[in-house]
Amino acid sequence: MTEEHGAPSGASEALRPKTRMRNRDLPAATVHRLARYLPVLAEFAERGPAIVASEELAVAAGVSSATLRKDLSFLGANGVRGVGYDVTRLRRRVEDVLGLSDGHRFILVGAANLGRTLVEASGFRQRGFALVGIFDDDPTVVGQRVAGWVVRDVAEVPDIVPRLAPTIAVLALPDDLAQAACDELVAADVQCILSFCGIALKVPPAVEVRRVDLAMEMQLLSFAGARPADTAAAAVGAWNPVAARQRSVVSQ
Amino acid sequence: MTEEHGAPSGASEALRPKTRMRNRDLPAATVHRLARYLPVLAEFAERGPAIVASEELAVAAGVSSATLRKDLSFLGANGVRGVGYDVTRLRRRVEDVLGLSDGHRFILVGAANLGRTLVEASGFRQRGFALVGIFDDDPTVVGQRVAGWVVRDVAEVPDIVPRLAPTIAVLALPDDLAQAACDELVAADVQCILSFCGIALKVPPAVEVRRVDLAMEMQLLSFAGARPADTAAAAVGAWNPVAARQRSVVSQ
DNA sequence: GTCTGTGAAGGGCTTCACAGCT
DNA sequence: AGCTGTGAAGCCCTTCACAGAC
Repeated sequence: MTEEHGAPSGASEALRPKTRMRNRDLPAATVHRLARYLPVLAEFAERGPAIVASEELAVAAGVSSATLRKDLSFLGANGVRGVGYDVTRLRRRVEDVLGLSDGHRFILVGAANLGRTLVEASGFRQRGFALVGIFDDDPTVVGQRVAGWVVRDVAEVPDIVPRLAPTIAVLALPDDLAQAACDELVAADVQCILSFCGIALKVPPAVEVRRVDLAMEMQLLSFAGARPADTAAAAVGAWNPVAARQRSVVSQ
Repeated sequence: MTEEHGAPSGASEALRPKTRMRNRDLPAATVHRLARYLPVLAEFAERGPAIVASEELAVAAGVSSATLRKDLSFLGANGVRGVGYDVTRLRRRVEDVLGLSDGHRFILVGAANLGRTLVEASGFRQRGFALVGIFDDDPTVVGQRVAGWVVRDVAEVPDIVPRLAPTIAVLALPDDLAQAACDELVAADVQCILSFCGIALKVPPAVEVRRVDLAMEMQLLSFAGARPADTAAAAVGAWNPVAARQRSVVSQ
């Protein structure tokens, strides 16, 4: 959201007052968009020409070409003036910057419907994220096999997680259990948490949390839907292939 | 952002150049946060005192009190100087502004695991969103009963959706089917779409799209995790209850 | 001529700090 | 004295427009 920021945040969102995103010196908004460029680059790598202009990439990603060029310029010179960008080279560069080159190990905490579906359906593996363990609080779920892993009890987090050494934890527990589990994860030295809870988790400053709140997304849409018909935009009429006005959770 | 920060992510994200969010004159960033204040207000309404100060609300929501006060000031005077905010009154006001007071009808397009889980597990109903129909592209799923509804074929969208008159569609189809279904929804006059696809949907300017891309969220975390240990933040050490640095999809 | 890379301009959002009400 | 509401300052980011490389 985005996050968004921008999308936003957004998804881009509120709380880190001004620190950017701590790596190098990339604007947070740029980091968000870099992640959005990746699937577009993958698409071009498969079907498109080897060299592509900023305008084409920008349209496909739904941003302006000026924004895209400036984003990429933060990573150094990646294109050739008068020509364009080498798709595969650029793709590698973006993956590098986002820290995706080394692969990532993650655990799932909360193996009920939501958590189970998330890890099974979201193409994590195909994007280089390896599931290395599953935990749950519910005794009827603990011991079951999910996505190839035996579900362990959350109480075992302190013993097991340090050995698994995941860089990311996906947290999909009910709201009232989330903070306690989060504390365990933090104590076990997990640095990044992707949370699907409805509450804001309290964490030390060194831990990065991203929250995906689906009901909140609906509420934001609700606001857009309640708008007064926006005659100006409607007058523009037909089809805008630039896909203006899309947001990422965290913004579309 | 998400997010948004944005992107939000959030979101708060990229594409609408400067139009704000079209309703009244609220900054997009403020709308995002208003949605985040709601669960906090609900919590206070149940357990807290009837009157609460901006600082308390801000800490619970993970923003600065100045930001919260300015956000609320966009809605007019909602508090009492020297005293604080009336929780239930404020809550109603925020729900009003977000267009949540009337209730919303939504349809699900894509009834495979992900879509099914989303509508069942995300507390939509308890937040005032009523599911009024389900569609899918897969012949083996069409005709099945999901969440109390018989799944209809996506081809029937043009016939059925106008009668259902949903304000929102939740789109959880595979990427390669998403754009076609999206076009049908737009033709059927759906104004708001919550998309779980990996691609950016092309829509006319009058249609609002929010995208939740779970793998992208992981990638953003990956960037945060790759940071150079951030000694400054680590030195701060212990526990920051202000929960600094959380993001919403779109940003946490 | 084409398209990238980038200083500069402009705008939106956050933060500050305080005036004003209770 | 306490806390809200808000101008003003400052920051970050997007957009513009063009210089520079091919």
